[in-house]
Amino acid sequence: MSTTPVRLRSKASWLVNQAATVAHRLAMDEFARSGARRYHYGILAAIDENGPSSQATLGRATGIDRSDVVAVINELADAGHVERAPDPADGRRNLITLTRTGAQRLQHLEGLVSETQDTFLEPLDPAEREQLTRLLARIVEHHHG
Amino acid sequence: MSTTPVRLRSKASWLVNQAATVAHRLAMDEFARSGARRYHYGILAAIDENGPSSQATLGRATGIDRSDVVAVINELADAGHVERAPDPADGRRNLITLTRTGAQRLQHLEGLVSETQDTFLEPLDPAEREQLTRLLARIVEHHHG
DNA sequence: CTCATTTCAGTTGCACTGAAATAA
DNA sequence: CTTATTTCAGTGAAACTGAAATGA
Repeated sequence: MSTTPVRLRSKASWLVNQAATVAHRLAMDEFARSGARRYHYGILAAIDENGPSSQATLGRATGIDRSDVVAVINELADAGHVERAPDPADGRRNLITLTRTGAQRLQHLEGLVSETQDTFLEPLDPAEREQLTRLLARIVEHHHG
Repeated sequence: MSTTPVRLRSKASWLVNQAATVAHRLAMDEFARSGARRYHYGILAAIDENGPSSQATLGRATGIDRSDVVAVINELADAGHVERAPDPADGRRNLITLTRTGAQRLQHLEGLVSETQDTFLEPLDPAEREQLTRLLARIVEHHHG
């Protein structure tokens, strides 16, 4: 017998954690094959949508810690997907820009993410997916996402 | 400027991850004060609801890896919250039972979890909380809870 | 022999902290 | 002097893997 206790099954915080683990596993399986990590996608997407940004700004936009941003930018720069240049307007900052291969990389990762998204949300119809997304967005926003 | 990219904001798998991080932080803040870890609550709840169980069964019921169950039971046994005894019906198994102080411990942790639950779901009304719980439960169940 | 259970040792990505150096 | 940014070094819980020992 292996029944999940009601105390867990009925708690949104436990369910959200289990769901995140599922999503994490799905994404990792795809990303690992491409030699990428989940953070890469978020950082590339942020630069693409917001334009050249400082590392601190990228961290705030993606929810990634300042310290981890350094490592991610190192990896992306080594791979030639972004370029790190001092900000002429502020000597403390690095301006991170997307390279052409970085834009291609983003497009590639976008494809992987879309697939895992569909797999993750498989049991829900379009209206329910929308509903779930809205509810989660409100929680995340409320807690300062 | 620190705008979260639409590519992230619109993806359920990213949102569910952010929400899980929030829930994780809320729970940890409470649990750390009591010297507990999140796994403790799940294991205690599973024994309480399903009765004396083997470690493998507890792992399946809670989604905790067999290897981590060993460590959690070690900690709970050291604290006197559970007892580990060989299963007379199957020599491979340990039967894990809840002690009286373990039941009290569970009650204590239950209080902490309820608080964090309310904080976590604060922006949603009761119907929305129910909705979110149902949607997440279907996803988790679909992917083999 | 095959399969399940317990245990140990180790790995990895993730979230985070503290502190130093630098510059606004 | 205070604040913000980048960077480094390190911590810790969580999720997981592989293998060995034991017994159904």
